[in-house]
Amino acid sequence: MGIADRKERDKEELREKILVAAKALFLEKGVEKTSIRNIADQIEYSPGIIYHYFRDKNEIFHALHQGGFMQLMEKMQVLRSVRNPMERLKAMGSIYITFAIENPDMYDLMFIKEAPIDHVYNSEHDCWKEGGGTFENLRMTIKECADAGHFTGHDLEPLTYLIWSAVHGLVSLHIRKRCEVVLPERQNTIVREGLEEFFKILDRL
Amino acid sequence: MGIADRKERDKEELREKILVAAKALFLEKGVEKTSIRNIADQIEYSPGIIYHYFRDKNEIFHALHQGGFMQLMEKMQVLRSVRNPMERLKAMGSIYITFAIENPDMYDLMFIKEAPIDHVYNSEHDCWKEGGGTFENLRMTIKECADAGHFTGHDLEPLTYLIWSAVHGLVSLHIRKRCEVVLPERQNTIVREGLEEFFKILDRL
DNA sequence: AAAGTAATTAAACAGTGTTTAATAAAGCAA
DNA sequence: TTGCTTTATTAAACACTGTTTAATTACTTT
Repeated sequence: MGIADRKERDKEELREKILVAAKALFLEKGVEKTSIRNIADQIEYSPGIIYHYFRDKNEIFHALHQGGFMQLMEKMQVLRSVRNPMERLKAMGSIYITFAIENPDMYDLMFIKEAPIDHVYNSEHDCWKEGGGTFENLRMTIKECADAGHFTGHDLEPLTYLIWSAVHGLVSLHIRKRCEVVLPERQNTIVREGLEEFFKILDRL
Repeated sequence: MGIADRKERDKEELREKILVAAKALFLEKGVEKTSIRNIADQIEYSPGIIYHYFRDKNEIFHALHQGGFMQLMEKMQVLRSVRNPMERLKAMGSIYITFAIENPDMYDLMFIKEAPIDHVYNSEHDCWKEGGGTFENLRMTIKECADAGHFTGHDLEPLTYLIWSAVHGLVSLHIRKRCEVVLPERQNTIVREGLEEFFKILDRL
């Protein structure tokens, strides 16, 4: 059925247009301030049409959130060439932070905002598989570090969570503008400097 | 002028009523889903009156956010009896996390939400003095630790930021429901367990 | 060409934060 | 007490929001 195929393609095309428009607006004004009508204006369709392609606003931004994880996992690919697990762990942190600083709004959507995860949590019942994938990578790397003699005396599961927390904390405080409390002359570099201190600590474990 | 005084008191009274109603609703439904009309209904006044006491919705929740810091600083008072700076540092983390877990919505407002801090940032130009105070406490304690021989080879300002980040990360990932990635049987305790791992690390620095 | 199906829209609903002009209440001077 | 001024309060409107409905247009199949 060639016609059905073409219709499918057309439908996919408009879905993609909505996503592109939504992403552009969202990176410009943020999720909250991007309205369905804004998106509809951008693609020159009526607002109602969006509900034929997405159940609600949440689903749109959940789709973008998935794209963000693609992007992050892409950047993590270079780690495959790093044999030393401790070096790999540090490089993961570095890539993670670079991604967050370069794409603060996307990071916000992926790891800070509450909206899209609630959606995942309610509709599909596999708990946030995008996040689960990246966490599994971290878990494996840390396991390798432990096998290589690091992290003795530590419980690996909460340690993994702590390491993620530390890096997430560094960037999320910055993104949500809680950095004004640090010395003014260091505010611009505090995230990277904090990561450096973290590396010094990891090197001793 | 007794009359002016009484009027001032009356005015303060309604302001307080608004705040109490706003806090109750906010703890029940969250900031976003608490509307000006909800608050007005609760206090049995018209919505418009609120704008005679607060410039906008942000200012209401900024006032509550201040109350949260009072509460947190109150809990921190027990630290004054802890002489050993390293013990005090760890106790700070423990209190911080307990506060966050017991008052997740308040913590959210204080350290995760973007709204009220933007308000502070724009209107009054002293950068988030509530947060600044607690950070200063942390900075001083860490300085004391350094003077006692800990944290050699570390730059204290970014280290302070890192330590705050680690603890903030632990609780904020939990509050924003990114914990489903950890092993299911440990999700309920992962924050405290993560803190335990952090303590093990601190003990070696 | 007629019928049926899918895509698209206009309009409405119930809600939001905020501003406006009008009203009610209170205090003050004569 | 009267009139005047100031303050507190409200009703109504404005310009939005996400979402649903029924109606309309476009397209495919018979």
